[in-house]
Parts: sequence; structure tokens; C-alpha cells
Amino acid sequence: MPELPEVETIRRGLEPILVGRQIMDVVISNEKSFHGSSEDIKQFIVGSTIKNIRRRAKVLMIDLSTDYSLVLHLKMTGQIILRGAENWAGGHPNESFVDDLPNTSTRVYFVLDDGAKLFFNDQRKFGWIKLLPTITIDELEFISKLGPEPLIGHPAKEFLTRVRRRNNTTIKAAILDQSVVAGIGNIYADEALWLAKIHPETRVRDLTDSQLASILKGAITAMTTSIESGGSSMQNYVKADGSRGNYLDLFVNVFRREGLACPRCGTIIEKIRVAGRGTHICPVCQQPPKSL
DNA sequence: CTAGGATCCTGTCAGC
DNA sequence: TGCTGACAGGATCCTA
Repeated sequence: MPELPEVETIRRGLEPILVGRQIMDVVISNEKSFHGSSEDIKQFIVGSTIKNIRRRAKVLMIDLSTDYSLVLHLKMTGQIILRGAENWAGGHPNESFVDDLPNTSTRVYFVLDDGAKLFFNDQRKFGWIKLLPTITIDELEFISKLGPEPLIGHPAKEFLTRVRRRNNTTIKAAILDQSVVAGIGNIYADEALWLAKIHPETRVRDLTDSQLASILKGAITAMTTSIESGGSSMQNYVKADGSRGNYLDLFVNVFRREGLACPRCGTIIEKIRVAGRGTHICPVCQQPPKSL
């Protein structure tokens, strides 16, 4: 589930706590969740110091003093939870943020110098952590093929070039494609298309350059708002009175709001299926293409 | 090469 | 209550 803003929220939350800390041990309870030999773990993780935490698209990279890095993808249900003198949690928001850990969805955890533990939880086991030499990360196919970072520099021109390579598919499928633009997932795809007033089943070829630009702008707006509101973190999950909050309420207009009023025109929001994904639209603001 | 469906997994929820 | 199928904030693999 975690998309660019959720991963960026984790990066920003962990960086001040983890950089400079030493990793003393690694405990793996699901082999498929960790790619790296026990020999390499001993040699390049145990005893290493965390130098830096970076993000590219939805991928988190923890650079170690051994010139190796932990490359991490949370996929649908991944979470990063720190328990110790300081506590922090981000990623897929559920009760594991506050449960006793390890629990049944703990796949890997790291023991730090002061005994604090950094948990990688992942209910559906789609996520993974890879241990790789830092300099080889950019050569990985899934990294080298990525489209531009939407929140860094000026991605508009590169986005336009790449989205036009998907002229025959629907705009929703196109912006979910990580080689078109990095970091958009189901939440921000629906939010971007609502902000731009474009129906998700519109073929890319039927959109003008100006409409495509406004979709990218919508994605940037939604993502920026999400990050600035604190993203998906423990702080937004547990409210002051102990009840559970939903950080989506802080910024979404359509996502998971089927049956509720469109904030722009008041029409009831509908849920449909596009590109194999649940898709939320305002049927008035987002008119279907004539070809449908 | 592209497009779209199946697939990896566990848990939850609606409907019978 | 218990079962069944659909679905879930992702991306790869396979087929046409």
C-alpha cells in the first residue's frame, strides 16, 4: 500500500533517529522477505553503522558503513516500526503500529546498539529487503527503468514523453506504471485524476498535453499535502483519546469515499474497476470518454 | 515492443 | 455460526 508519500514519511521519520546507530543483529522469520546470504549478513550488516536513509519511488534505501545497503520495498502491507528508547512507526497503518512485537506479521527485525529493535512487518509477504553493494543499486532494472521523481526538479517534460509511450492504454494504468512516473499508486492515481477532472478510463491518446500536465500537477498536489500532513505514521494512527485515526481523512477527496459527496460538486462518489484496481470517481466532475 | 490478466500471500468483510 | 468469494494503498510474469 505504501506509495511515495508514505515511504517519504518513513524516511523523514527514521533519518534523525537511525543515522549514526549501529546494527548488532538481524533476525529473519520469513526467508522470502530477505534476500541476502547469512555470510553477507555477518560481514556487511552486523557491526555496521547506518550512514544515510534515501528514497527512490516507493523504495527505501538504508546505506551502511560497509558500502552495502538495505534496499526495501513495502509493497501492499509493509511497515517499519522502531521500538526502544524512541518509538516510531510508518507504512501500512494497522494495529501492528501499537501491538507487542514481534507478532505474526513480523518478517525481519534488526537489533540496534542500545537494544532498540527495528521491525519489518508485512502481513501479505509481498514486500522484501535486499542486501546489496551500495554502488550497484542504480544498475538494478527496477531502479534504472523508473520514471522521474514527481516531487523533485521539473518532471513535466520527462513525464509527458513517457506517458505518450502508453498512448493505447487507460490514463489510470499509465500513471500507475512506475516507468512513466515514480511513486504513484492507487490512492494518488485516483486523487490526481479527480483534481484534474479526468475520467480514469480515458485513453492516453485522447488526452491533450495540457490535460496530461494537469494530471501530473494533481498527483504532486495530493502527494505534497499527504507528506505535509504527517503521512501514514503512528502519530496519525493513534489519536489523543486512544481511538484510531485515518490519515487519509487529512487529504483525500475521492479515495475510499464511495457513497459520500464529492467535495467539489456534491455528487455521490462512485467506485468502479479500472486497470484491475478499485477506482473512485465523481461521475459528474469526471465525465467518461465518448468511446465508452 | 505493448496491453491486460494471473499471480504471489494473509486477513477481513459481505452475503448466503 | 460457518462457509465462500471478493477484495486489498504493488509490481512482476506470462500470454496474445
